[in-house]
Amino acid sequence: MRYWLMKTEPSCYGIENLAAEPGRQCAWWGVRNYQARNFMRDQMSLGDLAFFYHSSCPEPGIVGLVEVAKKAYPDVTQFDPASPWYDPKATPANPRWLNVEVRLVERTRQVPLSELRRHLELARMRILAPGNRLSITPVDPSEWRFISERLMQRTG
DNA sequence: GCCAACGTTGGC
DNA sequence: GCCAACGTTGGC
Repeated sequence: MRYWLMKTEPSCYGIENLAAEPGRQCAWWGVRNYQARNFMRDQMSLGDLAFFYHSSCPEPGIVGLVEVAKKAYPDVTQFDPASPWYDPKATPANPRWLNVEVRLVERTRQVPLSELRRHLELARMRILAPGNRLSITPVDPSEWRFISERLMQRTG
């Protein structure tokens, strides 16, 4: 059982969208980075928990908790020539890109990036590193506890 | 297999 | 809109 942080741009697909899905579950398609893909393929298990993070928006930060509800399988958008996520080098016999499915556990109060930065306990988080671009990053259990038990419990 | 150029991400 | 970081591409 591992912990993760998964980034998304709310203007594209945010927690509102996930909350509106049947079963509050969706496929995490569109990942086109090998490191992030490998995390999904090799390390994500059913029941793993992840922070749901909004990026490229007025207030970037964590806005909810999700769990891995389905293990990695081929991302269908790579086979669709009409999709912006189409990959001409991928075939159903030889898929290149995978996605897991995630289910919304709960929306939380927003924990802004600026607040994460204020805590020395979180200084090693990948999301805080300069130039971080990975859309899926592992989170240490200690960091998970600090954020979920301490920061999210505050009222504002 | 090296590495420069280029493109993308994402906070500010 | 700027710019730093870093992944990818492609020539050699």
